[in-house]
Amino acid sequence: MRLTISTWNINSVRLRIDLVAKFVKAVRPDILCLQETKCPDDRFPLKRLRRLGYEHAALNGQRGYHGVAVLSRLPFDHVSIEGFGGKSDSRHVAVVIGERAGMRDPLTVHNIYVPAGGDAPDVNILVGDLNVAPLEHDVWSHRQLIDVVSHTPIECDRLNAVQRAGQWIDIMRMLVPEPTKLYTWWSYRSADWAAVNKGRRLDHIWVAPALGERVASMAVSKQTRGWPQPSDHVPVSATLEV
DNA sequence: ATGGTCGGCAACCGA
Repeated sequence: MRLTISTWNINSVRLRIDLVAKFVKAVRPDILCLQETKCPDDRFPLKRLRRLGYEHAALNGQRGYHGVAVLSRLPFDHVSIEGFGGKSDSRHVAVVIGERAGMRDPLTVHNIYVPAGGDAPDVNILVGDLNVAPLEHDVWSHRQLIDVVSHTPIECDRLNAVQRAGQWIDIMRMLVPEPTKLYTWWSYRSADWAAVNKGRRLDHIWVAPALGERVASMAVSKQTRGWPQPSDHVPVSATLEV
């Protein structure tokens, strides 16, 4: 079974629902993980997503800020939500795709918006906007961003430590190793973002060790940054043989 | 060295 998972910090799902539609028609992910939906659950555009083929939704939204959602063509066995740092911010939602979807082995997908403070056992995939670009070539200038939040040594060291502790495989860097530059975010404050290309790799897809050899492909949908009224983040997608 | 731009929601906060 081929499974495509996409992650995208959409920066308001209601404002950019047409861009979501355009993206899913092109990439056709089975599972779409969104961050910064900025949308209470009772106002989430579920009908539109259902028409696009996503009948299943796991929402953790709030008014005004943050918010994550998993949209899926496949049913969930289980949905869970964790809080981080003792706050009620909507920054995490996890789903299990298993028996009900006809999966041989259940797959847990964690959709996260912020650094995860630690690793959790029995998880398979971790995706989302972690807001850290941990490697030298995850930013346009390692030297100029060394004091800028998202690329400071303490952030990079700790994110790399979480990755090592959980033996997570960073599939973007598995398939596109350093020193190739790899970005998923370009600031709104740069007028000519493509030409200037001062990007950062803030969005990630990590898989558990056993899934490393199941990864068939990975893609960064950079073109969405050039669409009208874009998110400042672009989608990252991975296809797994599960 | 500094300011530059967004979105939500109604004066700034968060990014």
